[in-house]
Amino acid sequence: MKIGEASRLSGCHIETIRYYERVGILSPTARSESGYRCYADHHIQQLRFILHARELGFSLDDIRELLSLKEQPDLSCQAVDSITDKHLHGIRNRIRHLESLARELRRISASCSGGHIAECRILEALGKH
Amino acid sequence: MKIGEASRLSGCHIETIRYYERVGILSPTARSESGYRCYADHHIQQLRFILHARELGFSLDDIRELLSLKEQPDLSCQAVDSITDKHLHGIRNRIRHLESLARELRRISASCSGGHIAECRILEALGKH
DNA sequence: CATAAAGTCTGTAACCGTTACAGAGTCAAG
DNA sequence: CTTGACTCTGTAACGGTTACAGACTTTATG
Repeated sequence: MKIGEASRLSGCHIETIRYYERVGILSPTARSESGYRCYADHHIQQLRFILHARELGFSLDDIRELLSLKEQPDLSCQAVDSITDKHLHGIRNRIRHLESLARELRRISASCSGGHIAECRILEALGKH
Repeated sequence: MKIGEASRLSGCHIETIRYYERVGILSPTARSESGYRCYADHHIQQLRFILHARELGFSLDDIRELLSLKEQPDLSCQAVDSITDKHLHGIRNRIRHLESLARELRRISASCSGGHIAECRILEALGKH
């Protein structure tokens, strides 16, 4: 099948599919006589895998590694677990960070009593640090 | 003062300071005879403001607008409030998003019983969607 | 069968916010 | 005078796409 159908079946944008191939995330495709990329079922599987992993926030490097692990059925799950755990840790850190930002923003924002810029506590708070 | 001292006083990297000037966030500086940038106190104030706002996750566009509002003391605080609120909303959305990612990751991760790649539930879960 | 429309190709640049580097010039201390 | 620290400009890299332009191919319609 051609890239348009691959896009429809996988849910990935056409440009993104070509990009994944270019950076070596997606297996290379065969080409038709006129140079069109030809996709097989396993490409669709890969694209869905990539899409879902991206939706979960995995980096393309992580995904590259997960896909390569997938090719080695006899290996232990451990490497997969470790990538997943590291990612989960990263997410928890980001949540904590954002929560502390939100706290400070709320604090700063609450100090505003709605006057003029000249007495604006928000701008004042942003200035000093 | 020259850029090195401005960097020390403000906490911004030298390259970042030049970048801020280039993209019009930081007021342009005077130049010495030899072409060195000359910073005054108000540049340091601006840089600290920018740094703090960046640490709170404001975009450079937001910061540009906050800085320009700062120049108009007679205006109402409302525009400042609105930028802050919008930003806080964005942060809350990102937190919610990350929390849902973390939930799904935990679920997927918990399904792993520690065997071989061939039976790996994590990879399986990532594939189907 | 001609033509129009839709699809695909490559290559390049934009987005955001830096950071890093190369190669040149300037300044202060020893 | 030389060394070293500093600064300058311009350019490219990072991640992960997305959006073109300009050329080509395939498919549908008249």
